Amino acid sequence: MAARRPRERGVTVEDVARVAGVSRQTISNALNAPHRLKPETLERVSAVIEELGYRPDQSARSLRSGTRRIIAYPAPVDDPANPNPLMGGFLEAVVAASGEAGYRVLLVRPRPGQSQEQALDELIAARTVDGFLLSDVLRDDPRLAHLTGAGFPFAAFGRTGPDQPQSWVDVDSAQAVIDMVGLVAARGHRRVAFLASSSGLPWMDDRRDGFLAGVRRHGLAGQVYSAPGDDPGEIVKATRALLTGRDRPTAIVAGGDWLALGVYTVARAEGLEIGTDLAVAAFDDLPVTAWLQPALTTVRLPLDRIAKALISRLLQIVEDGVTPRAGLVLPGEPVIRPSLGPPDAL
Amino acid sequence: MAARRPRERGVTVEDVARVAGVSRQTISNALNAPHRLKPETLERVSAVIEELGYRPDQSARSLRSGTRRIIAYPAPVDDPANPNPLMGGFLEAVVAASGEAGYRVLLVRPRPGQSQEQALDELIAARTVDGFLLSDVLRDDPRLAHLTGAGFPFAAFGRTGPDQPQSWVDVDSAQAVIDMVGLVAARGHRRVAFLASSSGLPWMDDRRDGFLAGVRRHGLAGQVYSAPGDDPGEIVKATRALLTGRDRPTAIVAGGDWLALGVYTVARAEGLEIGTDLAVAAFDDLPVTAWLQPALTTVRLPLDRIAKALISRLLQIVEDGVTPRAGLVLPGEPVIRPSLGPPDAL
DNA sequence: GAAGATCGTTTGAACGTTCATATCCGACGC
DNA sequence: GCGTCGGATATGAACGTTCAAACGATCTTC
Repeated sequence: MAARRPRERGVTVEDVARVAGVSRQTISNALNAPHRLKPETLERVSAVIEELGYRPDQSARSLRSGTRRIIAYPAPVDDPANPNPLMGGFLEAVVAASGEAGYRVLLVRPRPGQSQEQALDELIAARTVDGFLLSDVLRDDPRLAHLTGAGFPFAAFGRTGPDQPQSWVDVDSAQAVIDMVGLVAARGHRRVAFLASSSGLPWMDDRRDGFLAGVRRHGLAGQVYSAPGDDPGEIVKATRALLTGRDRPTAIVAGGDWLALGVYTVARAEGLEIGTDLAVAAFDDLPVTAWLQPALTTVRLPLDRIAKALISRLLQIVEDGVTPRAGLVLPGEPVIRPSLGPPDAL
Repeated sequence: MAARRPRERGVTVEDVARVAGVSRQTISNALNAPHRLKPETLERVSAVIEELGYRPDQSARSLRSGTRRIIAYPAPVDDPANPNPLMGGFLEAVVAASGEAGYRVLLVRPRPGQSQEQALDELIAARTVDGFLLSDVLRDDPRLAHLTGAGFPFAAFGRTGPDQPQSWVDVDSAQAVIDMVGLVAARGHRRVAFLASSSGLPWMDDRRDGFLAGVRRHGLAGQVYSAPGDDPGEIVKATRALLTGRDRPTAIVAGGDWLALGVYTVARAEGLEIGTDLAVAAFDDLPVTAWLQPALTTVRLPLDRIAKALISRLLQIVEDGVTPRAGLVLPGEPVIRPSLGPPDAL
């Protein structure tokens, strides 16, 4: 085993100060409070900084200032049977949004045998991060309670409890589905079904509630079917029951694009033509659906806006100590495609 | 704007030392070199550490010791038209593997207007991370040259150049495709085609080369078709040309599951039954393919093993200064499913 | 023209840890 | 009984930065 190679020493503030002929603190100010410097000094110092390629040592800066410029994102455990659409697009958006604010994203997950809360505590106690960004927030999510108890900054994609910081952002799933049901009703459909998967997930519940509100408002006959799980077999089974029973619905609103894949599969097997025999709408706008024929009507999550809002709220807590007074609800973006059928379908 | 809230002071090494009735260094040793303590001291100290919930401040530790316990992973830019299968599974595996080694993963990406190399330099200069984990490595990837030039530790999923550290891990794509062609040949197929997408990507080239080697070895008639891009329209167009031309192949090896989706789409439109009229094999084992009927034969990437090997190699460089003498090639795992047809197909 | 206010810059200290070295203490050899 | 060794613990210094306060110079004010 070779020896650990010698510690490479980088450019320090002293080096820059010496070359620029000013003091340490002036260098520090040039970076952190440039308005305090005389313009000509700033220019000279900046040139030297640039020339030497100086960047403040992140550890030293953190140690002294108490700010880490790092946000932790507990990665949701990705079930291969139900790939989380967020994992791709949302994470991207979060990294981009925090990058623009000068923060970086630390991806964390509990070690084997460690609870979620313990993992959070470890990061808090070691003062590794400034705050947490949570997604896939459940009702009464223990992580929220834990962070609230610890008084540690966080922002959540998904609603928090009434006695918790309202630093959340969520999509108005219910309204989006209500609107979708409206479009379905406008196309003359009377018997409509909602296809859900493993319930208990707040967003699925919201979407289902939106459906129920929608059918009530439009006076439609609406039924809810739930697949017991997320894998294709179970979804197909539930969908088949839905499409082969008595009073087959003429339109299906799926709780997610993943479920819509099941509808396409069963419809094809049953000889039903989507867009004419059966209107289909879903939620999420997963990239895979680009393959579906006819193209799937769905609701796109404004992931960029969500990420920006979350980061903005989190940093307001971290940097200014200001906790938002209310959550932020963003609209889903309906994407109308042929699966819904033409406006004058029936 | 409310005032920044008062700096919360955590438990420090001094606090623990006072309570345990020993010195600072003994606490430090209890965590970093427990063998140096008398067993009874260790036990007593550990109890106090536990009781007070002490964790060394990460910044202070890093500043003094020079090790950050953070690995940077430049997130590949995810093209929605071609969702990167790695983004999900690979990232997960990387986080898990580095977590077990006591490291965390920092997700980075260039700020707008910043080059990839500049983003790396920033992290190096600010001493934010101990090393880099790269994926989606291109031939002559500028990041490799840059890190090699800087002498900074990295490990790469994908081969590096001959004059660069051999700290890479890769999948033996060529061999996996050769084997797949062998299976196809064993089923009696003589006219076989390879479906590729936008070339220039090393893994796609490897897979194509494997195909060519396979058809040569088995004396088959093999042709290569390339879709100009990765979006469904282009893939479908290329696939249709392939399946409607003269001397239609009886088997298709796709360079990726994403491309196989096109084959299924076109085959259905053309009335070809997959598994009987047409054998199909692909690569990647994406979760979506669980929906395909008949199930898709493919090659699974051993993401867990890859991630473990990469982390292990990277940490050997970081911690011991040992650079691997040669790259590591791992086999792909063939997953035989009905799309290939029965063993005695033709 | 002296006292104060303002601006730009410098200085000493502190953040919390680990490194390098020193000290203590009992065991051992002769 | 004295020196030596070695294991266990303690002490001073250092990592590189920013904070808090001080400083000197210039500008106001009456």
